[in-house]
Amino acid sequence: MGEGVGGLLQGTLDLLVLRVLSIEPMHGWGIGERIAQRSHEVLQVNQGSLYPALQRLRRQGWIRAEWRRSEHNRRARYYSLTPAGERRLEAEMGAWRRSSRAVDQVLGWGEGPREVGA
Amino acid sequence: MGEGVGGLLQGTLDLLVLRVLSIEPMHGWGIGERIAQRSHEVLQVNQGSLYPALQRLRRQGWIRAEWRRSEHNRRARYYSLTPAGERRLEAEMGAWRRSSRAVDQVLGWGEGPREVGA
DNA sequence: GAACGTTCTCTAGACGATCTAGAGGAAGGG
DNA sequence: CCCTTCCTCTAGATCGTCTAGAGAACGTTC
Repeated sequence: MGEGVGGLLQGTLDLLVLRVLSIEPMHGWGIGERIAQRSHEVLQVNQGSLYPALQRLRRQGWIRAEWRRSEHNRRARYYSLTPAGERRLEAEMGAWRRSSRAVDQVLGWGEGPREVGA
Repeated sequence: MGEGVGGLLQGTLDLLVLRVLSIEPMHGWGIGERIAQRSHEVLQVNQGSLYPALQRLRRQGWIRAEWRRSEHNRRARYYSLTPAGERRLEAEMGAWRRSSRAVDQVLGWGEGPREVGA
C-alpha cells in the first residue's frame, strides 16, 4: 500500500517538502512522516530521495537548517523556509495546479476549475 | 508558455499517450498535438521524449503500430491500444487520481473527492 | 550492562525517463 | 527548384529517484 513519489509525479517532492516546511519547521524524518500522514499513506517518501532533496533545496537557498534536539531527545536537523523558499513554494503550487489540471483535461475529466481554495 | 512534461509530472507521459490513443488511433506527431490542444497548450511534449515513450509502450505490449498514410498524405506510423493497453490505461488513470489527490491533500487543498466523472 | 527497537542522518552507485540537439525524408506550394 | 510543413528517429547528457546499505545516540527490557 502506498507508492513512492517517483512512479508518476517525479519532480513533485520539492513541492511537498516546501509545503510541509511552510506549516512548521521540521527535521527530515518528520517531513517524510508528515507527507505520509497528510496523504493518508498514499505518498511514501523514501530516505534515499528525501535527504538528497533537502540538500538540493538548501543549496538553492530555499530552506535553511539548524541542529536541535527532537521531541524524542534525538539530535536532529530542523529545516525551515527562507523568504526565497516561500516565493518558490507559491510558484510551485501554481505550477502544480496548472499542470495537474491540464492532465485532468487530457484525461477528459472536466474543464471546470477544481474546487480548491483560492 | 507551456512546460515540458518533465518538470513536475515526470512519469505521466505514458498515461497521456495511452489516453489519447484510447480515443482514436494516431501517429506520433498527432499525439503530441492532441495533448497540447486538450491541455490548452499547457502540456508540451517534445519529440525526444515522445518517440522513446512510444517504443517503450510498444515493447511492453500496450500499443501496436501500423504504417499508413496520414490525412496530409504523409508516411506515418499509427498507434493504437491493445487490450493489455486498455487495462493499463485503467490502472494508470486510477493511480493518477489517487496520487494527484494525495498531493492536493498534502498541499492542504481539500479532503473531499474531486469532481470528476466516475 | 548488554541487547534491542526506535529515531534520525547520510551516501554511493545504479537506474531510467526526459531533454538537447540534432539528422533526414517526403509531399505540396510558390 | 526552393521552402515550408509534416513526420520519424537517435545519441548523449542530465538529473531526480531508488536500492541498499552504514552508523550513531537514546530509552527500555532483561
